[in-house]
Amino acid sequence: MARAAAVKAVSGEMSDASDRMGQILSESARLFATKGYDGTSMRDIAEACGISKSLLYHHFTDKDEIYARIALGSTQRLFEFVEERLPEGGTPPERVRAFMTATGDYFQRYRSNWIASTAAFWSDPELRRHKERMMWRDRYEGLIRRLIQDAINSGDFRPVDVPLTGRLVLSSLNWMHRWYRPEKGLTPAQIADSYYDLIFNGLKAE
Amino acid sequence: MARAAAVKAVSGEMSDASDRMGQILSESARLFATKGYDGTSMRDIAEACGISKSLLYHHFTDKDEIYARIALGSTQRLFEFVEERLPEGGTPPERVRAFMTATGDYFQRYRSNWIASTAAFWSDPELRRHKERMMWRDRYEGLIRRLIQDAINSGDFRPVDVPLTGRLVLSSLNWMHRWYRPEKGLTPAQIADSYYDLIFNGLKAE
DNA sequence: CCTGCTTCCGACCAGGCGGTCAGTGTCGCA
DNA sequence: TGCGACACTGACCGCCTGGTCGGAAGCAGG
Repeated sequence: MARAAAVKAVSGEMSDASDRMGQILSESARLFATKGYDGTSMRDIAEACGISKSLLYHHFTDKDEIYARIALGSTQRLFEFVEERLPEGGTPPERVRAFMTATGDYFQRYRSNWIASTAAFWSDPELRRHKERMMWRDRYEGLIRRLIQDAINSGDFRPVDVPLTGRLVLSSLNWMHRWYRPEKGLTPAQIADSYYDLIFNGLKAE
Repeated sequence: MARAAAVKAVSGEMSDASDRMGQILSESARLFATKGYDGTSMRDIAEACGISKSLLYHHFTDKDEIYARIALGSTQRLFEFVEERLPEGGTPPERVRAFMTATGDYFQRYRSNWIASTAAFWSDPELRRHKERMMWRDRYEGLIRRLIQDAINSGDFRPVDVPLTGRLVLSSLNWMHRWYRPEKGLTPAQIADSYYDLIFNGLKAE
């Protein structure tokens, strides 16, 4: 069976698409990343690959398997990618830093796969139109930037990059819904408070 | 027309659902948050409300308008909610901290709306099964925790909460795809590096 | 009683969906 | 030359989707 032959082609995106499975995974990742999982039909994928829809089912059992292959491959590769970039001899902080920059690197190289596997959803209405809504988003983001700028002006914060710091703050808060479970542990406000402590005081000892 | 009468019922979730529109918005937010936008059909919404599908179209022009109302309402309310919780007389850092905890509070109170409007997509396959994939996720998250723990043990980091700090790091990286545009600015690795600087050194002056 | 408005329903529609199947062409190998 | 394995196709299926439509209840004012 063809599927066994292409175990190595977990990826997409990096593959040169010489083989069908690699091409299918690559195009699928691109489509999932731009249009979401539900927004991408098997017809879309087939068309993007220049093949018939039936052929997709020759290589994969169903749509979900294509997605699973992308998501799994992306996650696994992320781990390996990051791990092999940790400096053996470095100090612990250097290694934390390397973890972060390697993840950034990975994100850049395998952007479609990354987005497909961390957000293969956000679905059309999230990105389409809604100017009015963006106005509020912008005001919200503008607010945190202004607060940070104030804290810099007052001498309480060191002169950090304001937009980036704002994004760090919003990222920590926005991502909470992905792991937070209301049943147990701290309340969201307590978590936010802890984040503030971490960001304000930093990790550095003494 | 009924729509005009219920302009105030932007919300859902908070509304006691005495009126139809509030009920529809509330149930929709709950469904969008759990099953995603595409995964929620108009029939689902109607059934959850105990009404006919046609009635939905009496109150809203289409599915997208329901979503837009939820998302807009949620975003707008977030801004107002946070803004009115900023202490007038506080120091700038206190106000930054208040911004964050207020956002956490908001998240908790309007969880469905929040999730629906920031992630109304992640779609079924993201949460369903994929044990194997989770294994890699866990190893990846385990890795950053171990690195942080090492840095604490070595005395480079102060003794912070390891899981929470790991989540802060991953949040900053995972959320990047929502605002990063490859055309301009820093590379993702540079951004990650800047994040490291912020988190390691903190915001506190001198 | 009638009239008119609003709320509400059941039946219906075209279209797109994921998935199937019978079959065709093309290889490598005996 | 024949044959099996494989890559591949187009027509097709049942289902579910978002959305429409004609009309039925309930209630107002006259």
